[in-house]
Amino acid sequence: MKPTLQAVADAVGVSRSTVSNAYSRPDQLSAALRERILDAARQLGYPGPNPTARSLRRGFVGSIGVLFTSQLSYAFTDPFAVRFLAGVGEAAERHGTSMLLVPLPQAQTDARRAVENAAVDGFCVYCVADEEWALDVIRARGLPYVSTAPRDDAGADERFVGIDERAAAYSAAAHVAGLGHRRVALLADAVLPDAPAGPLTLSGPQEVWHPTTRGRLTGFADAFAEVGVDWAGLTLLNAPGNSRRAAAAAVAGLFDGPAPPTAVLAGSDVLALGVLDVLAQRSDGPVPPVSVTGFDDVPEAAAAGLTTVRQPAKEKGRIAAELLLDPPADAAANHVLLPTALVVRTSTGPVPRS
Amino acid sequence: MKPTLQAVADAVGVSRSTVSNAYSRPDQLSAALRERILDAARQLGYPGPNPTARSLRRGFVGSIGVLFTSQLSYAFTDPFAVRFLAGVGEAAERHGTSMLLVPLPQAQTDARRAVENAAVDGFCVYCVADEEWALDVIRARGLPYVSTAPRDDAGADERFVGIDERAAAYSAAAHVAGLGHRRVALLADAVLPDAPAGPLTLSGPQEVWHPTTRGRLTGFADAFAEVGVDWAGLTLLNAPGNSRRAAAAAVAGLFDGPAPPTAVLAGSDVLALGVLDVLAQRSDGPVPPVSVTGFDDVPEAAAAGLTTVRQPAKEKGRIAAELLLDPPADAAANHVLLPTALVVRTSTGPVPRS
DNA sequence: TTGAAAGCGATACCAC
DNA sequence: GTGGTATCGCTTTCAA
Repeated sequence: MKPTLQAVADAVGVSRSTVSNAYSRPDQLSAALRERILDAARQLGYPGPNPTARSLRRGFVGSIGVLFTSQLSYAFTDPFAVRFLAGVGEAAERHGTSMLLVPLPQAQTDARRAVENAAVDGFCVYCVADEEWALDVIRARGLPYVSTAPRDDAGADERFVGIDERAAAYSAAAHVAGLGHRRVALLADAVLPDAPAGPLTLSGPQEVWHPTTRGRLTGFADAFAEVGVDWAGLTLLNAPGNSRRAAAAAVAGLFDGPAPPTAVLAGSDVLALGVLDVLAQRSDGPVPPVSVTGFDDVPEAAAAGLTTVRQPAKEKGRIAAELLLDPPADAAANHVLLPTALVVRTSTGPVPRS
Repeated sequence: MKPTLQAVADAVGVSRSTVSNAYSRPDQLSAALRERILDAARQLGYPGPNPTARSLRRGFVGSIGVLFTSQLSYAFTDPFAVRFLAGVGEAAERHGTSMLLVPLPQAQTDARRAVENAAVDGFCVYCVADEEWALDVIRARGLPYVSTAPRDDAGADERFVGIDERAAAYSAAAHVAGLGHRRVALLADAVLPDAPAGPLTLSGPQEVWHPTTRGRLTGFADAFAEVGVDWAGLTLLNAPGNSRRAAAAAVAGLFDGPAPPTAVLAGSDVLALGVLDVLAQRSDGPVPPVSVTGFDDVPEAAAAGLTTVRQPAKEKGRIAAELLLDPPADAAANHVLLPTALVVRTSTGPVPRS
């Protein structure tokens, strides 16, 4: 039998309250008594108050949850997600709070259960594609949360940290349009749930499933509409899973037709790098005939010479956690929009003459 | 006031037990009653049983803790740690268990407290340098744990997953020795606690503080002893923090003396890459005159052409978590030694004639 | 300063 | 199949 607080109390000959105070409110008893109690505890092998019991009684846990749409291992594989987590970790560390990473099972019911059962004081909701059900559970539990994906029906008081997805994407597309490109493919993750890798037809970007992807594709479309290329004139490609492999699968055969695109705008760097992989394998010479842009500016992007939109990943995580851990009194400050910047490298260039 | 299980029971006109059963043991009541209860719960906005209360009563939490020596943000910055975490995540996911990342404050007392207060069912102890105190707390709490660093006093029954550090390091050093190198520097993290970046004098590798580092340096030393270079003939460099920057600081001025080393053996890829950074800045021509080896074979190593010792990072994490989540009945199977392999790339070559 | 008593919110055993 | 009842281990007024 593991010793409990009671056992320590009995050993010393004081009440439970006093032992409790020895741990949690040292100022409530004499230093000498406290020492006696701590000594007895050591002797008995009492490891201090049981965290679960303490949490129950106190009403808070001392940890925040991070929710991912996809596999937990994805969180550690995707460079953007990793930097986001680094930011959350930094803030958590400063506050002496732990981070709970909650895996969401495939089955909706189980996933719900997972959110219901997480012992946390609040959630950072990272890019949950169809996050409404999760937010419902969190709200029902009365827990605070911070979301990082734009939501149409977000209340004004909802804590949020993110970027202007549309404007950011627009900047990349405008750059490419300015270089003269008109035959363009858009490549993104989670365009529609469960759609396979490859071309997809949608009547407009507003039909895109994932809100982040929707925002970015809207920005791309807007920029090309301004130079006379409407939505129907753009090739839309779905790359489920946001991996290099998915990107490669999505663009398979893309460049083999009679009038292949001269540029590919990707919704993430990982996807863009996948496209560069494919292009490199075609060994089309030193100057790539296809311009490619990414999104995020992950560390790998620089080495690959990828033109991309930079967003402060770690900062995003840090602010998300801080918004959760000590929310600003000012309501407006609970909605943080981070700056982005177009980073032009070598993966984009003028349309090759043919 | 948030609704409790009691409230639902009252609303439906049944006892608490029945409501509890509706959630946790559906087979204990009629489907119809269960539906009625769940409906009432929905109506009242009852989010399901409180996780903390449930954990207290049931005696387990449903999450495992991961302990890091250093900053939590380090865990997400170091490529090896990230892959380790990915492995833990994979196993956790499969078991429907959450992962709790526990930041350890600088102050010993606070760090102890953090381990005492973590609401988990067990710990993966990742490379805690001076981990004895942490293991003490964990044992006092009666929790299972898996360690990944070799420990001299590890009981035979202690769960462990790791590699033969000495033998792995030996293979790299033997390779370099075989190439003819005799003036060699050894570069490692945590050689001594709190030692600054740069040269260090120790009477032998057994004095090294961190057990992992100790194992690796011993392997390096052994290989060179065999070709007639004893410990005193090797230059030992400390690079606290295991970062590229630390490596750069540690090797500052190293190559400017009259008889600079022709090879640097690093205790990790990150450090080795830092050395390559420094060498690249010296722009000593296309064929580097200094051979460099790393350890781990992180993704970045391949691109850099780094000769290194590969160890299965993700596997290590996965197995650590599995050892924790369902330990094999066979005691011997609780001690897992993973294979390593020397990966020779372009960063090592014969000693340049001078 | 110290201690007695009342929960925190749920689960599980055991009768009915 | 259902409902009492004890209990999980601790914190926290409040009175002594």
